[in-house]
Amino acid sequence: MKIANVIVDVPSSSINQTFDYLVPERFEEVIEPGMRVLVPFGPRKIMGFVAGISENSEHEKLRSIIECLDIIPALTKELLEVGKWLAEETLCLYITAFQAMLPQALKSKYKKEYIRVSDHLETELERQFAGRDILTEEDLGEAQGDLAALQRAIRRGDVEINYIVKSRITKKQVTMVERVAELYKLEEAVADLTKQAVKQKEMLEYFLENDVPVVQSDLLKKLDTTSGTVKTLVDKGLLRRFKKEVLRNPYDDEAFARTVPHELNDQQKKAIEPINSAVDQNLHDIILLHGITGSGKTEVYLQAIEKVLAKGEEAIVLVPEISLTPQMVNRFKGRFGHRVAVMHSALSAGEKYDEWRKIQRKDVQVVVGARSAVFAPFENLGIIIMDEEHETTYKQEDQPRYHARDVAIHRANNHSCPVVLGSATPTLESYARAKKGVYKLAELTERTNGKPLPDVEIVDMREELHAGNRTMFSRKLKEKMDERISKGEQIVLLLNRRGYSTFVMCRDCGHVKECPHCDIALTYHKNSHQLKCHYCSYEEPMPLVCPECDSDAIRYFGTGTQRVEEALTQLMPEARIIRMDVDTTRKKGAHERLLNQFAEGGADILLGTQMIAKGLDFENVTLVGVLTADSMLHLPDFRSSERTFQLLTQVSGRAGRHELPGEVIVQTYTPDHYSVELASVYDFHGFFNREMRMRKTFHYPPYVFLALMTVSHENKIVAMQTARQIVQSLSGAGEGELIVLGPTPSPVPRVKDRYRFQCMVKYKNRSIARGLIEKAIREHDEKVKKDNLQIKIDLDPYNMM
DNA sequence: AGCACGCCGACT
DNA sequence: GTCGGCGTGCTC
Repeated sequence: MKIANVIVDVPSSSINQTFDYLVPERFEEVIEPGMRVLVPFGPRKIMGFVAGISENSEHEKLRSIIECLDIIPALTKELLEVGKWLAEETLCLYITAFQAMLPQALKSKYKKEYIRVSDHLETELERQFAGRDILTEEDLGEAQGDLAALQRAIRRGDVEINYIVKSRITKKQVTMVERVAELYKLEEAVADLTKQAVKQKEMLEYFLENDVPVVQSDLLKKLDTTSGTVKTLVDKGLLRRFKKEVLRNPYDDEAFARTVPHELNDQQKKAIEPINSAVDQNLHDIILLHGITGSGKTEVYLQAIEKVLAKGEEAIVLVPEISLTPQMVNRFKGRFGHRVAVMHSALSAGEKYDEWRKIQRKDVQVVVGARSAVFAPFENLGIIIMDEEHETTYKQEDQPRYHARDVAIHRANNHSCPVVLGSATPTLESYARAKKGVYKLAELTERTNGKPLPDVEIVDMREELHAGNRTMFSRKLKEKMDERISKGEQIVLLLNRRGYSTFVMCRDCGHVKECPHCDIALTYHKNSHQLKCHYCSYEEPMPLVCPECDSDAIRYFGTGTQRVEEALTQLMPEARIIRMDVDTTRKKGAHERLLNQFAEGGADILLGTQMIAKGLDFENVTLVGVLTADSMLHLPDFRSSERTFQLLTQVSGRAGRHELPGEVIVQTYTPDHYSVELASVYDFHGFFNREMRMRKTFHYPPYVFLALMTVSHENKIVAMQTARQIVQSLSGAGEGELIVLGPTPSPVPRVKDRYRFQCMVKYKNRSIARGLIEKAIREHDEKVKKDNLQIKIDLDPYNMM
């Protein structure tokens, strides 16, 4: 008898192990590790993943698998291993790791229904059932009072519970039309039709010429008619309608003009060499491709992938979500056409599932996608490429807290294939590894168009203030903008919003509106005229008077894009502005629409947040303005200089990519900060050396690894004391392996009415530290389970909040 | 997690 | 006495 070792869908640390189940005879031939199965668990029915198959079990009375939910295992053998590794690496549950690797649509939904088995129920219940034999949870509604009667009936055995597991998969179907009658019947019918029945005649003629099933909507469009025509002919027994399942294709492959490989320049040829040789020899090399903006990194990727495909292997291309723009997708679809699947968050759950299915069915060999595409179920990986390697969106902020780069490297090792990390501004971690020879370094220092990088001018905003300019636009920037508009050229304005928010303050008493559940100022949203909390989504209307002093001088502060837009309109009424931020791009396709509008010259100025700094390429943009270069420099984050440098470098590359020369104006209150200064002269190496000294002095990555531990509880004292105990047991452990800092209140000390304390752990040996940390939190398992205490571990954190 | 079981106070 | 509250422990 076969026994399946199953990881069940119960996210709890006490369930974080395999459970053994008998495999019924009818599944013995089918069952494979990686499959999703339905199993009994206590009184319930739940989903689980088969993690392994064995011949015997330590447990005596095993229950049987109810159902196999997959024909092809959802997780390949390799991904099953990746999942286990991921769980251990990030200290998350196995089930959490497995779920994260699959499209949302494969997650199960659980429902209950109540079945009457007795003719005699209490009158209350009898009314609930109202003659039906089955009561769903929705039927029960808000009538909570009767839950007790239901429970009694269940105990007595008059009512039984049925646990239902539902799949979220929705298959898309299309209506097809085909001929059913003999061809001569169709000809007869055409002859018999009256003169008025033009449309019927046309349709029959169509089928006489094209005797294949056709998608109804296409047919109707082609013949310019309605489904009534089809219906009539179906009723006459000439045609037939049927449903066919289709895989959604969010991208119309035909719409992409095919592109051919460009001849690489000498630098590109040199850069692709280590990649190609790793591909040829199946080496697990990690190549850091450091190339300035416009140096042709993408073409290098494309040609490397071409080589991989020629070998019959597959490729994963990771790009940050925000640069997954149509421009980027075009390049891959244009080169590889239908061999490419695209995965990003704007797709519906169904569309994502279908793209995933294309990979699983080997319909495609290339996937271009955001973070989670690193789990694409390819089995013959030949290369993994990560573009804009420094982007923080590669780190998942909730469990499992993985970094796509680490997963990429692990998977590439499994497949013995190379990883290419590309960036104009690599992370210090990666560049340091490249310098040490752990990674191979390839550099592109020239732009493919031969044009120099745009000149960057730093404007000291303190001087503007002294000169009496209180607006957020320096005189220099205003002058340059006027000039561009008169010439009909375009401008990109970046508002570096991180570190700012539009909070509400009373001008009389200084009272700031805060969230009642979190220690953070509420954010003002203009379109809904509401104050919202970004941590717990609490909402309230904007007050008319100050709740503290009744003054009506309550205003919102901060530099939101909306405010900038208003100020800009006042300053330059003639300028046409497109604003891009979370508010204007929330709707599906809005992002694309706004960018197209700008590209077609529909506006003079594109104003936006970080999202406009990436990968955009507009011919007519000759001026880039950064309104507040240093706004994140003062955040409590050791990476703030690095982030500032990266952002400034990225955005500067947006200007003058084509014939017209570009120019960049950077406004700042700290013009002599090295990250601003060195970004303005594109001195990556200078910045790297400077910042590395800083990191060494203060013991930060890449000299050490970090772990951020956050303890939270509704009682402040409990939270603090537990944090203290953890710090104590960690400091004592491991013979100086760990440096433990804290505990301190988190930057946001209270969220959702829970007090939060954090401590930082620095270490050099990952696996030793992981073990010690795990051991230290295990000591508090009891409190976590019984007292609603939370301990959150973020290994290699990117977000200190 | 989610469910049953079991031990305690409050009330028809 | 019975009902329903919640604390405790288990799920192959």
